[in-house]
Amino acid sequence: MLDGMPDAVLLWFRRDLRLHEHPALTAALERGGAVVPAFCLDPRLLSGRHRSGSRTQFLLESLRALDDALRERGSRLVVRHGKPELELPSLAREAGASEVLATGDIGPYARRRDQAVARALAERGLALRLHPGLFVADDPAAIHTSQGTPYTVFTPFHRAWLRAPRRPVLPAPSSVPALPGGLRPGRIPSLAAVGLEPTASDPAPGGEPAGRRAMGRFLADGVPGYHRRNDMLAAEGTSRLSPYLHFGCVSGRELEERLAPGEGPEAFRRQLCWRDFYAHVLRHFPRNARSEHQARYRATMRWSHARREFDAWREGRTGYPLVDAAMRQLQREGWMHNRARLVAGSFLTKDLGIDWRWGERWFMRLLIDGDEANNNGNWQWIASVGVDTQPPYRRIYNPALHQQRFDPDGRYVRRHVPELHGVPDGYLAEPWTMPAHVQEQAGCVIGRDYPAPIVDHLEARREALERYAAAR
DNA sequence: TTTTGAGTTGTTCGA
DNA sequence: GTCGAACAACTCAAA
Repeated sequence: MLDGMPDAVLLWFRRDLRLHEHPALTAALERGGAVVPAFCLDPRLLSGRHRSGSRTQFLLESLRALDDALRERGSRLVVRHGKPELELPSLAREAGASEVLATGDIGPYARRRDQAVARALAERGLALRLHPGLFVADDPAAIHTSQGTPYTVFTPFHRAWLRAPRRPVLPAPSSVPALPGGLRPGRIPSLAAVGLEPTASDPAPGGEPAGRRAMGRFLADGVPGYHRRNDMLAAEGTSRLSPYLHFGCVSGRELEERLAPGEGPEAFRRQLCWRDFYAHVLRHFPRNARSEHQARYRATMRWSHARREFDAWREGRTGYPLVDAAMRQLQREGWMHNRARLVAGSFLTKDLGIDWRWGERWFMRLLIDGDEANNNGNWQWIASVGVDTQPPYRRIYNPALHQQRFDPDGRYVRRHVPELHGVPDGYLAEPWTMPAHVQEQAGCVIGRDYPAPIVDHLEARREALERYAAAR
């Protein structure tokens, strides 16, 4: 290093693909030297059990947008393909960087990976420094009870979270000083080039600009009535920001900061807290990624592994219109309404008795917002094996009832299950109750145009309660 | 240490 | 169609 000249630093992007409200970026710039922004395509994430065509598509679009934004500021995103613990030390050496800065993550794989990278860097006398940035609270894992233990119930966590420290919302930099001479940027590959195919036919576009547009729209039009509409299935009453939050195109912290007072904003702030809560839970109970949080169900619960029923669920052929609409929305959009996720999850784990891990994995394959902590937390919750204090009978959802309550005019169901288009409203939640002549008239004969229900809900409910009682 | 209050999002049955 | 009761007791967090 030339004396007086500050070193370069490497800024390792992962799922913080933005320039606004980015503490690690700000810290890198404050060093005063060159900043080398880098992303490493990790083959273990592209081909492992959490691989996903649509989510990777969104990731690649977000990387292109990040590269564009960096170019406008006189820099480039350096992209490498390989194991981070090999790529980052070599990148750091090429850049002459003295440290690597990144945004800290909480999942078991992310933490193992970061430890491996930190070790590899340490061998060269370099340090990995982690900054906050993924969550609303500075460090959701640091929130603890008066006993110093982690929370396992949402409401007390929520109370503590509201009081937890927040970082200031940082502006995006107007320029990012590049390394003189630069570094070979590398190419952002196509989806096909990384061996994946898109799974959604109508996905949300990735990137920070798209995310900020969605955030702006939601803050202006969506938040005020959020508490009244977020449960309705057909209305665009939810934020739809989950993919942008997952990849950090939008900052949860900034989103919170921009909430006005009022019932709608408070209801949405509470939803943001769930992200931090499930991060908190997975950080403190990493084994939850694979096994039930509640020990009493861990070895004793008898899960079904019935392939045919699982396939009917995946493909939206259960004969329950709401469940089928939900599963087809997932296929089409790479996204599912939160209420629908619960109904679909309840149906798989309770009505079909199928292992929640199967549902969890299928969701991770298709969801653009697929997030290890949130997805796992919600699947365990609806399967009644996770951090939830309510007994199983409170978590068995009647799909027909939910349809009547949250999609009363059938717009959501008809949008995603076209063969039910002509079914009269009164029969839409339970189309198998249509008399034969109504079926003909509607152009929807049960068993020919639309499947008969694969299970009887009341009977399935009884059996589910027996399974849970037997496991205890 | 013991006690107390509370727990995201319900469903079914029978009057 | 609408209403209240029963479901089955348990664990967590904080005073």
